[in-house]
Amino acid sequence: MNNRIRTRVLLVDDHAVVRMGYRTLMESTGDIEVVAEVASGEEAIRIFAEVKPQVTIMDLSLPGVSGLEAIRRIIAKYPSAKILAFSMHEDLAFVEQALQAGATGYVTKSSAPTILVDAVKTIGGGSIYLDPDIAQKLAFHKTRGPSTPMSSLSTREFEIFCMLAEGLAVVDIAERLALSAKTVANYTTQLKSKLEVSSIAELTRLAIRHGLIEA
Amino acid sequence: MNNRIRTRVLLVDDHAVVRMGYRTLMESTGDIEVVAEVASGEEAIRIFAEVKPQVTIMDLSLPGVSGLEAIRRIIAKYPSAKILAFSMHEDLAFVEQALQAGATGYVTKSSAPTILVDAVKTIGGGSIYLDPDIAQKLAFHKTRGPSTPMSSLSTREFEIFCMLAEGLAVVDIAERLALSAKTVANYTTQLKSKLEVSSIAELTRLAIRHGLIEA
DNA sequence: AGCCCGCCGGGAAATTTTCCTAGATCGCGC
DNA sequence: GCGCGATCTAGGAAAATTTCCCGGCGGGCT
Repeated sequence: MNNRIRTRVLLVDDHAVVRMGYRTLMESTGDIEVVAEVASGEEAIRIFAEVKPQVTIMDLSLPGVSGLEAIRRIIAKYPSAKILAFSMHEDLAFVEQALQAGATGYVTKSSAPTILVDAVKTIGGGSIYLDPDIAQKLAFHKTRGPSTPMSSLSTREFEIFCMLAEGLAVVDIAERLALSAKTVANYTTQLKSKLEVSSIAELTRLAIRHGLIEA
Repeated sequence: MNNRIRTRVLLVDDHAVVRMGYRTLMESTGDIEVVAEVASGEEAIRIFAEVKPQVTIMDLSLPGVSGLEAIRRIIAKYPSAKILAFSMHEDLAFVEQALQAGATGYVTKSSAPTILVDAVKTIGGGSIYLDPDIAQKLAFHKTRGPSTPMSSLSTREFEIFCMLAEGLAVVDIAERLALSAKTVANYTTQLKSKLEVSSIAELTRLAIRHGLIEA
């Protein structure tokens, strides 16, 4: 062990095995200390306020309050919080949404362990870190990519898009987001138009093709 | 360390962090030894032949050759292989598919660490292990429900099911099949009921999961 | 300030879904 | 042959949803 000050990290992921893997990885470096780990967005928001970690590692697919929403809430209260978005998908739509929400980094679960450690250190230092593969895709996309119809979606649109594709009814979505069912219904129509699909089934397949949800 | 013979395990998962978590977990028990870990179905098949592990922990969602396919191939060559299917989803269709493919156990990534260890030990001992939650669901379905919800569909139902999942509107389907729109609408309601879904999005995902249509 | 854009939702018409009912047909066993 | 059940078909009517159109509100940008 050493007596240097280590980076204090909060770990948010609903899978115990993943948390364990991350913890082992982080602590094997000696420079990083996992000071807390939680399994949901709600807990993340609460515990963040308690432990004030230097870096928060946030899984994006969480039950209940989504990871994206948790990032937004934390950033709203602590704008200087450093949050590393950590996701299964390499889909750019997610990357864009995460950065938009205030994440200061993005890595995938497929990334090499060294990448994950680097990311935490870089972010702890105040910089932004993107998985190299992702960064390249993003750069390519920004310059020449035929922007997928999905990157034009606003925060709300994207959120509702995912829920619709998962099979939630309009009223359920409205309740979860504390909106009027009318509003969600209107968004639904707007989404079909923006995404150029004419049915919910097509919308669902689009979401699956882009890795936003699983089949 | 001890000199007892430990259960030799092969780990298959495409996420390095998950593998690390699993390895840490397994080795902390002292009874289990991870002799190899690989990231794809192809490697799993090759390495299995080399190391002949007592137990293989197989993630079901792998790039390339799916976990299910890998299980089938391994079992085809080594019918007595013990394979623990390890997946994110609790969907029964997956459980059934995995067991059908020859898996001798099924746990989810959300399971408690103790469950995961138990599963490996039980399987190593020659028994079958199912995550308790899953086992209960499965038992319920076996006794009450049709084994696979889709096998109970009639010809017409199945036909309309596929078209709906592809994104066709009720009126389009009616026209293609030279039926009244009313009839197709009624079938749609009936399908949702038979397949136990409440939205077209879920119905679509069901069709994709079962390989009826492409995403 | 003025403007644009995203967000939120009401009104009302159009459309779809749902539930109930019922005739036609077909295969199957007695 | 004859009844029986399952399937296919579809209408009526009520219920629910979708769609289009509209307006207000707030935040950012010029």
